[in-house]
Amino acid sequence: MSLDSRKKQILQAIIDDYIETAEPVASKGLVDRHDFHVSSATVRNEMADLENLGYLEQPHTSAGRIPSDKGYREYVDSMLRVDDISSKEAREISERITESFDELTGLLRKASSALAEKTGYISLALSPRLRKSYLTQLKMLMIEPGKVLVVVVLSAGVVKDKIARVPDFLSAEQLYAVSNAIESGLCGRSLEEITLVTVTSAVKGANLPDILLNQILFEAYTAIKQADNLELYMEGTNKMLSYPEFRDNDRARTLFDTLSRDRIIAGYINEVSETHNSPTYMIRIGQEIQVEGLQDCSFVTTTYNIGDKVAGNIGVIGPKRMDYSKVVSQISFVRSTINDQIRKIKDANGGDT
Amino acid sequence: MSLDSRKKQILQAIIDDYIETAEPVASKGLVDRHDFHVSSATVRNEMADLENLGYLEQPHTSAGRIPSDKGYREYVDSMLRVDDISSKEAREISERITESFDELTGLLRKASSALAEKTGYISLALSPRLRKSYLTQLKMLMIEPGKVLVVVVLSAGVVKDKIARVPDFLSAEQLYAVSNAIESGLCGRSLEEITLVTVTSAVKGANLPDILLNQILFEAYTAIKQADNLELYMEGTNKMLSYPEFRDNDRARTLFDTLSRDRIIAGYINEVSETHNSPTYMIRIGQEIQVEGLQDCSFVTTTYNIGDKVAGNIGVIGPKRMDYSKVVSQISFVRSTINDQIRKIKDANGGDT
DNA sequence: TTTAGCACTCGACAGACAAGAGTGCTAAAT
DNA sequence: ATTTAGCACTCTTGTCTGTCGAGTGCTAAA
Repeated sequence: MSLDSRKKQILQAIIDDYIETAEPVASKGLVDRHDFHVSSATVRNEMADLENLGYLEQPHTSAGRIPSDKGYREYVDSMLRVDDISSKEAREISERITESFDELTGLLRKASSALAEKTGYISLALSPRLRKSYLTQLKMLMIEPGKVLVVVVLSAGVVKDKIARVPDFLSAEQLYAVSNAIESGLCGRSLEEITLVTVTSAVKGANLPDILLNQILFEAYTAIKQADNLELYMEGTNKMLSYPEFRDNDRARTLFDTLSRDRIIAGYINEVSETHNSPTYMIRIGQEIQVEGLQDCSFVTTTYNIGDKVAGNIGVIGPKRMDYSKVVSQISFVRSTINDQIRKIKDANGGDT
Repeated sequence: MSLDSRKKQILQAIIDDYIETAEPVASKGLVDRHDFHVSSATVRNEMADLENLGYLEQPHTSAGRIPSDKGYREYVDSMLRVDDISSKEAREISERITESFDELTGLLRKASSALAEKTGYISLALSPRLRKSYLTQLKMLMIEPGKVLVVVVLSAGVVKDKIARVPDFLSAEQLYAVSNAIESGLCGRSLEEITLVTVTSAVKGANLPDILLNQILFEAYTAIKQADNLELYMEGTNKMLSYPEFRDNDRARTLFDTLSRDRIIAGYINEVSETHNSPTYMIRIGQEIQVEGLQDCSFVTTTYNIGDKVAGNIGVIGPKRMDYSKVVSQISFVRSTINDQIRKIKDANGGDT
């Protein structure tokens, strides 16, 4: 069932050309540009075969061929040559990313923007999933009567906070007592274990009126829970309008409408990255993408780690004829730069995800 | 120089029609739809006059007329009728916005998204400018050796924080001492007064080695300064593709390219809102907008307050033929909802901007 | 198995033409 | 003096036509 080597070679050449020009590729032009040692007629026969096998499509009878989803799939699976990126580009990317010292959010933002700029496509960065990471600190800081800052520190080295309301008459000492109780009761518990019940049982025996306690507990709980909120950073959408496949207004509209629903995109990436566990990169092409409205696109995604656990994703959305080889090498580089940088942020302070 | 009442009436009718249809308005259709008690020929003469005066333009000889920038300007200045929004819409908007309890960022995000959805155009929300607000608290919380959370609380009720690096051997007690010293030295100073020098002089006499001190001071300084970072929330850009003026790919591209440069947009709004001090709303039309690439658009912006001072802006970008009356009423409502909500967040705890 | 050659298909493009919308102008009516 | 009916003129839009060229598929020869 696998293609013979000449068919492979021709398919590869067609896809290479199509990626570059976005025009249907014709037999004559193909032999002109690449030197197969056969004539255009032979290539034509091969192309007819490739079409019958489902690797190519013909927009209309007398046009050249364009790759089908299956064609691209074959291309990325068995003939993708991934080079290292140039050292100049590597330097530029890593300069941009390492600008952000301490903060994960900033890091992801920078990475996303570097990726968008360097690839020329849409970049994505998804904040880490922290359900498996555990609580290491929980502090509450009285800002003014009735208003406290709840600070949540997780094993992943991530710090989140939230302003919360409490009754005015709660004193700083009372707050301190409760927050210590919660902290010691929950330290070491993973986010997914923590429920309102767990939180409540953590402070058994604190001597505060229940109503007061409940409110604080609830605030602590929401602060902890919101640490796991999925956030999506997206950049470079504007670039898509210059690709011929999205010149057409209707196409562009469905694309942008879909992209504006970022909960859906985030959810999809999340889901895909959980089922598919390749360590390096992952490619989804056209119809393979289970998101209504992205069937003219391809996804390239990869993961980044916190500690030794997979934590979140970065990715690129582009037209199906994106330059896979370039994108894969760039995204791989960004991935490893992010990982390095996260390691630096965490320092050598141990604690895995 | 001012228009006689019939000309005004005609201009208004033309703009109303054009806002609805996006098609050049012809004399015949105009008298059909509105009952002026004159014939189309008379209207034609008036339209010719209006064109000579610069209020209308003609795409080509035998087409109807479309409003010029000057026409729109006249329209919004002297014949805009702003109704209150329906109570149903008011309820929907305020429900969405008041969802976010305590946090300004969330509030602005929600407001922006409600605005985008209800207007059908692009919504903007700009984080508050806090240069005039003063520091009320500065806390440093040791998260782990070498890593502290710097929390900055401003008079405006805004809380910002930042993770900072310090040398590993700094003890919690030392940190506490320094942060107290900085806090008491800077409390009551406005952000614009605070410089690295001010910060340094705030801790004269603390007995810590200089190198150590300098690093902490620098972190405190950057944490304070970044509280004033301008952030722009933008939503609804995808909707623009469905308006006929941006069907054309080139137009759409310049628009999206411009919108992707959000520092520029933010800066412009900021600048305009400082020069122009109307209390309610502000409209900029087409060529009046000093941002390359937005000349096919109009801006409607307004301000929101923290305490009794103007703090930031919200706004809408749409095609020049946007429904000004609807947008103005909606944005005004959002403005007052935001103001109410900010008042609630600040509570009755005094302290002006 | 490859290739040259040729007939055939189809889209892209330009030109011609008709239809329709809208204007500007003029001359008559109010 | 203002309004209006009427008409010629302009310009866009859509349709239809024919031509050109690119590209294929097939056949027959190498």
